[in-house]
Amino acid sequence: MQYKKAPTMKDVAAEAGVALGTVSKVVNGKPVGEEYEKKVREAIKKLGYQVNSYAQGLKASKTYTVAVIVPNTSHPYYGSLAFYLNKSLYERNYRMLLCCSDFDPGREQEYIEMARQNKVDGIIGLTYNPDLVVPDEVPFVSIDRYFDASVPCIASDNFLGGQLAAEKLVELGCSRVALLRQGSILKNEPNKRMAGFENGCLIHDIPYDIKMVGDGVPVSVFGDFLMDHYHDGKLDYDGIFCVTDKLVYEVRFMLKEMGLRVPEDVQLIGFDGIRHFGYKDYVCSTIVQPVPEIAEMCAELIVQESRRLQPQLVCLPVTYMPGGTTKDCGTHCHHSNDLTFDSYLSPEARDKLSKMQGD
Amino acid sequence: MQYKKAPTMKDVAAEAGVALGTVSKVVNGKPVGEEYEKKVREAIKKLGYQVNSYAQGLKASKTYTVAVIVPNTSHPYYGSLAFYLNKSLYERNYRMLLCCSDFDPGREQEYIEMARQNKVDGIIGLTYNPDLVVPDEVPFVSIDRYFDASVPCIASDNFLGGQLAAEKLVELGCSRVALLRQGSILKNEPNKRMAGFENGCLIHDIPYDIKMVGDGVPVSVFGDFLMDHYHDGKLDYDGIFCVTDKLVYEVRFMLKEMGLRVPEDVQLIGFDGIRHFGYKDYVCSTIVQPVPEIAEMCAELIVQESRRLQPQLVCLPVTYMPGGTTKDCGTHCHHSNDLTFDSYLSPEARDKLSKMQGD
DNA sequence: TCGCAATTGTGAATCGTTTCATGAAATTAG
DNA sequence: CTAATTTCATGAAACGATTCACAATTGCGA
Repeated sequence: MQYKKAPTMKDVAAEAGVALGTVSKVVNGKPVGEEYEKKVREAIKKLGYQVNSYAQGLKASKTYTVAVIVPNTSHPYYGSLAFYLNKSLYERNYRMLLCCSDFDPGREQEYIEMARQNKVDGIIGLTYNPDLVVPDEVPFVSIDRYFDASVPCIASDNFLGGQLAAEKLVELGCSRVALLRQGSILKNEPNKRMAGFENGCLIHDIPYDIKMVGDGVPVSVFGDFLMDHYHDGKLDYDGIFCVTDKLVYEVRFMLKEMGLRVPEDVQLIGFDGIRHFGYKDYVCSTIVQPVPEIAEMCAELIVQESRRLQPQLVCLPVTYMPGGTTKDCGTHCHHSNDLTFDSYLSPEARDKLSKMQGD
Repeated sequence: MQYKKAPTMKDVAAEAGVALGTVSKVVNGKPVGEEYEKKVREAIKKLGYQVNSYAQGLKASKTYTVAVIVPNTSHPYYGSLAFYLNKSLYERNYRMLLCCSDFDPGREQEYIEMARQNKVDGIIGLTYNPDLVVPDEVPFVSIDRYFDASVPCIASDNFLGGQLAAEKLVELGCSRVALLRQGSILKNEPNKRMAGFENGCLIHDIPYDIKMVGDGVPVSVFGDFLMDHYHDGKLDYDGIFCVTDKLVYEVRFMLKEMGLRVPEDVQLIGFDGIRHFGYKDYVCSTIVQPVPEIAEMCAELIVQESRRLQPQLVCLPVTYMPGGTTKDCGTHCHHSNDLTFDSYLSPEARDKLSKMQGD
């Protein structure tokens, strides 16, 4: 045997010359005679005793463990989500099982089964599998995707974020804008960025185009789209909202190859709030998702003893951050809470909006 | 009770009208009479039975769980490490407890205690705490940092990576180079990048300078350093090796502010192999760390039943990747295995090298 | 000094699984 | 047809911590 066996409570009890129950009380901070406590503490230190979470978990059917399902922590949005979830759970004295699905629907489901076997106290999942079966015996909180009223969903305020992007482009002097979207076909929260953007454009009565493609489609289609709107060295758009920062990055390259300058000729706004190396400096002008707050909310919903908080959908406020792809670099950010949403709604915007919501 | 209690083996046994042991055998794929197996499987399906890993873990004192300690998954290197470790462990049927220390030495130690309580089968740690106490009752594998002969350490071949960077800069026509380093004071593996770089410069008999600062020092000191070597619109160096991609990113901005072009005036090579959004396109010309291979090696060492593999230090080969910060953009990569290390050693390099190693 | 109440340590039972000694049934050999 | 042998379901014991009914001790008043 290379690694020696860990001592148990029984060993401690024997060493200290007290009963099992007494050791248990000391370990759990319950009142115990002074002498006894001292003897037990000494025995614990001498043997290097540590409680066995597995025995605890079995007895109490409470494991202080939460499974977190995200696609791939190599991507900075998911990586940062994982980090802040870990932090929020750690602060509540919970451990975190990391489950990277790598966008594989089967693995998302497998991880849920695994989590059930592991008797986790909850599951937090950012998932894509359209047929995902969420367990009914364990609290589940979904990020960025709404299932039904029984499953709380936490997300950024994607609608307002989209609107904010439109408003900003207008404020920056754009006169014709476009939205580029590459993403899941699934009806998930980030899709609302489109509706929000559209609403913003309607409010300000500015012409806009939308180019959307599914997830598997290569980004080069956006290059084709841009070329279609490129005449005599000029692009039809002077402002583009890309629904992810990643897309901004790709589009910037395309524009460069077309001989267009960013932000002089075309201004770009992204979404996510990715930072270089996770520390500072945004990759581009962007709508920043409140990742730490999303994580806090998820952790709190899972951990709560009462099960009293059962929101259906929580949209957390986003922030516009000027980066290098708009002309306002160096100015201040703009918080979505500062938008006075209702007053902005023009009658025709309201009309269009209600049609969209009925859809 | 909001969430219903999960059925146990006993329930399945009762439902199927067989003994407990029979259910256990079926669940664990041990031979059992045909009829019995059928009855049990039906009962399992009917009740939606799932084994309780906590009861298993208690009985077998084997939990199929590994704790992974990294500083912060928001940073793409650690995020990608976490992803590939998760993948390698998943393929071996192990679960992964994520422990982000956020560079807090205390938390690194706390997480090790937590892992012991959780009776993990092993710990994989990328740690910085100089006084870290690694447990002797559980397999521990260290990434990027050597403790002693009893703790396996997995890392990139940092020495050869540094040398490769020097060689590349020479090959790219540089005549005077510098190394910039911001990093842990700790004697860890990445520090060998310096020695490797120095060796490369000595081999090719090219003048070089080294500017190194500790971890807390602001990067602006590199700006000061560069300014000190900036005369009449010209920099003393036409090639700089930054020991991390992050540093390349910062230095590139500084050079831009000084009116210098990259790669025309100064060529930069980084280290890590960070990709934008985790998918493709390197941030800069760089020495790529073999993250998937590091993860595989760690997982294999932890999981092995035999405990026969007990390497002290494993250095995995790195690859040079041209990005946008050198003049060879678009050419092929260069694998460190292709370096014929020994034949390169000039007598004076060998001399200098032996002095360094004696240090 | 006796008796009752309050306090506090004790250890058996329990959680859900695995293992293994037991014995019943089936098979084969004689 | 019996005896020897193999096969295989059975269920009690064990893993380590928690709980709780119980016992032992102490304190206090009469």
